[in-house]
Order: sequence, then structure tokens, then C-alpha cells
Amino acid sequence: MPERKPPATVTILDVARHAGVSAMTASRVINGNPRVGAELRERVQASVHALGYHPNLAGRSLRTRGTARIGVLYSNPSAAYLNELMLGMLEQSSLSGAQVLVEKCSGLQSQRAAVQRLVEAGVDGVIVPPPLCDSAQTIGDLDQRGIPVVAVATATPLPEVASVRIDDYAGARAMARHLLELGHTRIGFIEGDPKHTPAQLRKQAFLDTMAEAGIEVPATHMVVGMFTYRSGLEAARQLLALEPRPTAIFCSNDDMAAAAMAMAHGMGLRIPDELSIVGFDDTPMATTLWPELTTIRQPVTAMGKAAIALMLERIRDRREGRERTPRHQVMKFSLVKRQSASAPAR
Amino acid sequence: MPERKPPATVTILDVARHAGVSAMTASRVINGNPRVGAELRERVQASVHALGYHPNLAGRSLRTRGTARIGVLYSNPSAAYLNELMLGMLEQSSLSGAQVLVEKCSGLQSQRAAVQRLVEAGVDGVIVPPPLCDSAQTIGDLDQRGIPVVAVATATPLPEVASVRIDDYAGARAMARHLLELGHTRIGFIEGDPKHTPAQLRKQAFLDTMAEAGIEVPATHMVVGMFTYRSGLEAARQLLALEPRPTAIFCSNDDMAAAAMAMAHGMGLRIPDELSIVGFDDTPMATTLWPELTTIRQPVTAMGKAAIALMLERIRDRREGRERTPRHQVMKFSLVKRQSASAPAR
DNA sequence: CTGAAAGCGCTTACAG
DNA sequence: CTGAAAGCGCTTACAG
Repeated sequence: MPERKPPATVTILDVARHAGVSAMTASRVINGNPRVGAELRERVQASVHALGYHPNLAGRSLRTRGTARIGVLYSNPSAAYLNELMLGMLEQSSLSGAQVLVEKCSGLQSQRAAVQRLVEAGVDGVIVPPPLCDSAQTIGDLDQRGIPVVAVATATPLPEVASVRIDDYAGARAMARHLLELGHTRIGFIEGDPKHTPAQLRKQAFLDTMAEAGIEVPATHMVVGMFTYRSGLEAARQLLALEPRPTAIFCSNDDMAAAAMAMAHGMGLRIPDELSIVGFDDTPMATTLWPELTTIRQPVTAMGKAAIALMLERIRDRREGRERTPRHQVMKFSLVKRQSASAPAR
Repeated sequence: MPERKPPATVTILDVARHAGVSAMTASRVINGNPRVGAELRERVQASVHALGYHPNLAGRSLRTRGTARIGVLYSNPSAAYLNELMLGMLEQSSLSGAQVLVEKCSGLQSQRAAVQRLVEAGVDGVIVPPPLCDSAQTIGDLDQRGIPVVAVATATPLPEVASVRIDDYAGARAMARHLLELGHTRIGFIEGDPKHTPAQLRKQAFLDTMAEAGIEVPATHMVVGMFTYRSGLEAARQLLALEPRPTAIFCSNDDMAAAAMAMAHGMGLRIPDELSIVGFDDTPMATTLWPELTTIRQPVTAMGKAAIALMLERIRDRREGRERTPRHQVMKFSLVKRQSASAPAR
């Protein structure tokens, strides 16, 4: 059995020695502090590279007292979405040595209580995933207590609150175009919960894109859903009973697309030959289904990371007495073409 | 706007002072070191409680050099499962200040390469989730290099490797009993991938339980699946074409149960009135579907945590020169009754 | 622009 | 069984 040497830990002192400078200077270079001469900066960077140095996060956060406490307040979660978001948040927070506290709430009553619990736990800020991100009530409550907030996936973020989101309008537009390019003209649309801002934008983008293409969308082709599988089932039943039947269904999220597929499968429709179905979000479900779902990918894990990063920035600013305008970060979506959509049969 | 005081950080020194002992003694009590007198132990514990002390993890891991590097080697993942597992692993590792490195591989070829990459990154141990946990090849490779392994969710763990799992046999037995108690006798069963050990056990448990109840299961009621949605679709089609139709379908996992529901919905069958469907695993999909799925809950997040804890224990033992028999931790499953199963219609 | 000293909170030898 | 000292790796004042 080969002897394994413990991975030799390269410290900042090793880097400093290798570069012939003090630990201080090495630290400054590593942290991007500009008050270092160009020559030393390069020497240090070379040493970091040569030695394969990675900062010890425990040491750093111990010294910087960077142990920020970040609350996450959610309600009514889609389990898959929350998992993915949490994954990103935990990854980022462990990098920065921040601590994450999760609170769940259901009714309005319980929203106030949950906020209270987070405050008592001494959180430095609160991240609010959907659908709570659209609740003026909760966000107002936090804001009034002077707690920094980062909203995730609101389509129309309040200016006083930082946010991470994708451009839902542009995403839905890209998907509508894709269906048009495949040759579909009779497209059914299943709307999301009208109270959620992303649902509104996705719908509007679909209608606008169809109008631009000169295609009139009959009222029967627009069916309201609630973003749930159950609502998708009912909506799909209505659309598939139409004569002539739509050749494609654009669902405002993946859960409803899964339901539409369920209806179609059982009715014996071949997907995508006889019916194309597309979703929105790219949840884990999208690759579980068969055929795999063509959808708009929302980079949820990356959004979780970004939310933590944004929050830490705000907390830091605050501790140092700066008060900046909250940032609104728009992440890139992508159109993921899988097997659930193709050209319509002629 | 109310002024917010920064959460006063209670250190181990505060606890020690409050209890009238040295920091050392406080530390020993907090870490469960038995070499402390009963009286001091109680005083310290009271102080911890009174002051609301929580250890600063950065300080701890800095001193213990506990920065273990743990690899996670996966292939062919069910996205939802992996997310949930990762969540637990990250939660635990951030508590312990361990670092997690993730490697993906597909073919056998790439398995060796992935192991090689992990070794080069200097990992202290590797956690292997399903389905790779059943690969003698990969586990053997790691074991021969002298790297500690923790296998997640193998039904039949190798003795030389630590493992975290549920009792698949008992779980499937509980579910079969549940269906029998509801009054079902004509039960179809969709098997999982026969290469996976949990699939074998789930099937055997079903057959044994039926036999004990004195019910003969015709061969037509047992259909092979591959744990995928697609295979579930085909299997359900076969079962639902039978005359007389089964009154219930027991699927070896949730993905196949979702597919069975899809077939049933489209055929216009009412669930659970005309057909009960149950799954296994309790993935996020189970609560997305409608009606929500009755299934066996596998505590995946907790299993992720346990895997990290087990691994850290092994690494620690190793560093201190101890060599113990690998532990096999069996977690509790639970039968989650939702709306997809009820008594058969008469 | 650069550095010597101190200390973040904790636990590991080392003494008794 | 208990404690005084030292140090994990890093960065924050404080000097120059």
C-alpha cells in the first residue's frame, strides 16, 4: 500500500518567504489591496501560483470576525427549487465563513413571527426566495427594522432592496421564438400564478412575441395555472380537448410541463411528434421526465451564491458605515433544447 | 429606526469565567472529554446554557487543523437526489470546517481518471453515492490506494467500507403491508434496475410480504423497470392493460411512480379512487405531483450529514494511528401517507 | 508603499 | 482531574 503524505499546507508565510516579502505584503496582494508596488505584487502572485497557495478560510474569518449571520426566510417552497438554491448559498457561505439560518413560515401571521425569530437570532441580513420575494408585507417589515434584504427571483424588484434574478421577459421571448422557428403557430400557453411577477412577465413576453410574428392567439389558447402540477393537469386537459388541437404547449414552469406531459402520455399522444411541450426553470424534474424537457434554464445554484455574495457586500458596507444603493444582479438564462419539442407534424 | 447592537460574541473564555474554571476545562466539557470532574462539568454546562454559548468554528478548525478534504465521486446522478445529499454534506462539513470536492465520472474508463484527480487533489477520503456505491471496481480502486471510503445507500455494504443506508427490505415491507391493510390484493409491482442492490431487496420484500399474506403474485404483475421515468411509463402501460386491472401499483422509486401517474391521468383513471400508486424515496417530486405521493421517506439530507460525520471520524482515527472496523450506519425510514393511495373501490 | 507586532477563538501538548 | 502557555493562519491597527 503506497504511503500517503499529508497534503503539505502552504501558508501565507511560505508565499511571503518565497517572494521575499513580509506576510503583510503577501496578504495585501492576495486580497487585492491596491497599496502595493507593481513589482512586489507580481512577485507575490508568481509565488502564489508556484506554490499552489490557497488561503485558509478558518484563519481569515477568525481574524476578520467575518462571521456574518444570514437568515433565509421562505414559505410555500418548491422542494426542488429550495434545495438547489440552498446548495448555492451554502457553498458560497462556507467559502466566506458565513453562517446561514433558515426560517420557514406559512401564513401572514407567521411571517411576522419568523422575522422576529431571525432578529432575535441576531442575523445581519435576510435573503428572501420566491414566492415571498414578492411580498411587500414581509420585505417592508424587514426594511423597517433596518435589516438588509436580498430578494431572489422577483421580476420587479423594489429599488430599496438588493436582488438577484433572471430576465423573465427575455427568457419567455426566447422560448416563444424557438417554438415559432420550429414552425409552430397553434401554441397553447399555460400561465403561472398571476400574483407572481415572473408569471406576468412570461405571459406578456409570449403574447408580444406572437403578436410581432403576426399570429393571433385565441383566448382559448391561454389557460391560467398556479405553477402547480395539479393546476397544470387541468389546464392541459382543456388545451388538449381543443379542436384543432395546439401543436405545442408552452408552460410557465416545469412542474406544469410535467403535468401536461402526463396528460399527453396517457392520451397516447407521442411527444414531440404529435405534441411539443416546453417548460421554464430547468428544475431537476426536467431531466427526469421522458422525453427530457426543453426549457429555460434558470441558474439557481449560481443565484444562491450570488445572493450570499451580494448580502455579504451589503453587510460589510454597513459595518464600515457606507450606505450604497442596493444592487440588482441579472443572471444569464439559457434555452436548453432537449427532446420534448420539435417541428410540428404536417 | 431602532439601533441594532452587534450580537455580542460569547467566547469560551466568557464561559470559563462564568463557571469559575480555566478555558481548558470549559473546552474539555464542551467537547465531551470525559476527564473532567462531575461538579465542574455541570457548572460549565450551566454556564454554556446561561450565556447561550456557541463555539466559533473558525477558531476550532484553525487549531485542530481539521481542514479535512473530502471527495465526492458520483456518476449518472438523479439531479434531485444529488442536490439533497449535497445539501446535507455541505451543512455538516461547514460545521466541521471540512472542504468538499466533487468529481463526476461516466464510463469505467473515466472512473479511474476521476479517482486519480481526487488523489492528486489530496483528498483524505471519498464518499460514494448511488449508483456508484455498488461498483466493486471503483470501491476496490479507492480501497487499494488506501483511501477511506464511505458508501451511501448500498443495500449490501462491503465490510471493509463504511456505509450509511436505510433498511430497504424493511421499508418495502412496510409499504407492502400498508397496501394490504388498505385492502388491496391485486397489486402490480414495478421493479428497479436489477443491478442495484436496493432494487433487489425492495422486490424481495414485496414478494415475501405477499407470500406471508397468502396472496399469490402472478408473473404478469411483476414488471422490470430501470428506476427511470421512461421505464416507468412502459411498465405502467403494461400493468394498466391487464384484465382485471391491478387496484394498486407499487413502484420501486418515485420517478417511476410519477410515470405511472402520468399514464393513469391520461387514461382518465382517478387516483386514488380507481388506482392507488405508491413510490419509494420521497424525492421532491413526491410533493410536486398531484395527488401527492404516498412513499417511503429516505432521510437523504440526514444521510449526507451522517456520511460526512462518519468520514471525519475515520480520517481522525487514521491520523491518530488507530485503525477501526468501518461502521455501518442504518438510518430510519418512514412511511409517508399522502393522497395517492387509499382503499380500493368495491 | 512596506513591515513587526498583536490577537481573533480555540485546543494541543506539556506540566502538575 | 485541572491549568498556564503556546500557536493554528490570517489580517488589523500601528508605525515608519
